[in-house]
Amino acid sequence: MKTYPNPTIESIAGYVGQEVMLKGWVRRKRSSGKIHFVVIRDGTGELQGVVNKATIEAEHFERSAKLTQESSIIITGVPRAEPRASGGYEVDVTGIEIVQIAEPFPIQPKEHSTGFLMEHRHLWLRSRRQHAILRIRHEIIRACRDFFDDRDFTLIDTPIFTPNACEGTTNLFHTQYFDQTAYLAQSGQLYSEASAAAFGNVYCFGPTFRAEKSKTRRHLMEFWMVEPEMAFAELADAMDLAEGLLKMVMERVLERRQEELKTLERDISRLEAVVPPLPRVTYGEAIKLLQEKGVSIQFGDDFGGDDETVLASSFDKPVIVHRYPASIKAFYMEPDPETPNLALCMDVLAPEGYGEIIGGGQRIHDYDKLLARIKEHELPEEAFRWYLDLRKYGSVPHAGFGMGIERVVAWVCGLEHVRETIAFPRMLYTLYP
RNA sequence: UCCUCGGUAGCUCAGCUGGUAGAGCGUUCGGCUGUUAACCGAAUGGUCGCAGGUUCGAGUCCUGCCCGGGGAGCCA
Repeated sequence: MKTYPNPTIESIAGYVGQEVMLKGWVRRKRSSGKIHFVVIRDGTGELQGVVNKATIEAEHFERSAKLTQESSIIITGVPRAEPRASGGYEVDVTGIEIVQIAEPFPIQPKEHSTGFLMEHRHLWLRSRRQHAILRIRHEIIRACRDFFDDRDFTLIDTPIFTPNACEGTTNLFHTQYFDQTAYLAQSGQLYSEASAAAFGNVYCFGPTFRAEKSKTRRHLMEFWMVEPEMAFAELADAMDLAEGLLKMVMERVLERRQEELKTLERDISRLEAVVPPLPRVTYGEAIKLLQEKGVSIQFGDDFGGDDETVLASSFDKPVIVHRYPASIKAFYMEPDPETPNLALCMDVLAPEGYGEIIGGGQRIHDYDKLLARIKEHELPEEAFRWYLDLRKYGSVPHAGFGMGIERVVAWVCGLEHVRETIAFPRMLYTLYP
């Protein structure tokens, strides 16, 4: 039996004039009687195949007449440059093997409601747009891993089942863990702090879970975070690291995912503007800026979604806001030695209304100070015994942050909602598919 | 949890002051040798979200519930 090269559609340009084999699915089919146009996709791209009755065996021509949307096929054919084709290439089909004739596909090339598409998420993934988004997501994740790996950060994965909550349990998913209750992790940070004392610079990358009843374009119940933590580091180091990470992510996507950005009709210039240095403003300056713009907000208030949007739209790149009042931040934030009611923390707000994509800062490394905070917040001291231990044995200033992957993907892709940034989003009350 | 909009054919929707169900797309069949969400002709298609009420009569009006979209709050 004759064998053929089996290139991906993405790489078809290198096979012009050579008979090749392509394995994939029928995107759609058009017919003009004695000539069929079959668009095939293989996961890397799509290509129009021309099935001509005059030049192909009758049996194969009849097979192509039977093809339905999403039928799986293996074809042989000869690629050639074709200015009339959308990708610039076409393949003259010489043979068709049908793997399966698909039943009528629920998703048509037309408008569908969000509810219908979410119900068919497992099939929706095949669409050009979802394909582009998820490939960009992959590129972003790869950039994050490369960024930390290149800098010799050690990957230390943190647990999903945790024995107790950082603060309260109302926003956490809980489950039975034999004879005790376990909570699904809402962050790997506390464990990363332990890892940092063992390995220096570390990061974790995994899913996190929050049972908040948030039904907004920025929230998912299950989302992924990359969380670096550095020993012997302070707030400024965390800000520098965040800036470097965003730079790398943006460079990689612009370099390797041009096609996908084009599919999404993303305004590239908004992404190209993301070049360090990023603007850095204190919380106090941010409040003043909002007040000047007519927002009624006072020192001590946390930012609402609209406030973040107003603030971020004052800059053409992400803005780093640092030194929030300690009262509106987590218990473990190191106080600013110059103004102790401020915390040495920072948030990075993405432009164009995408909101907080990074949150982090310097952690309290003094035992007594941390214990006092745990008591102030009325947290169960016993549960934090191991965390307090870290402040007893060679405690050092340390800092880090968490970056929410879905919000970054939504921003880079210019999406209206984070539900499209992950293959199978877990949304409020919706667990299918 | 609150506010708001919606649920009618596989999908997207129309359906007037209450009178018994419509279109486009899809699918199937036929036609067409360059189609781009092809086009032309024919056929196919319904527990009007669920339950109760008003009425001679309810997709339409009323009540309750369920589900979904958008927003708010919540959100280290």
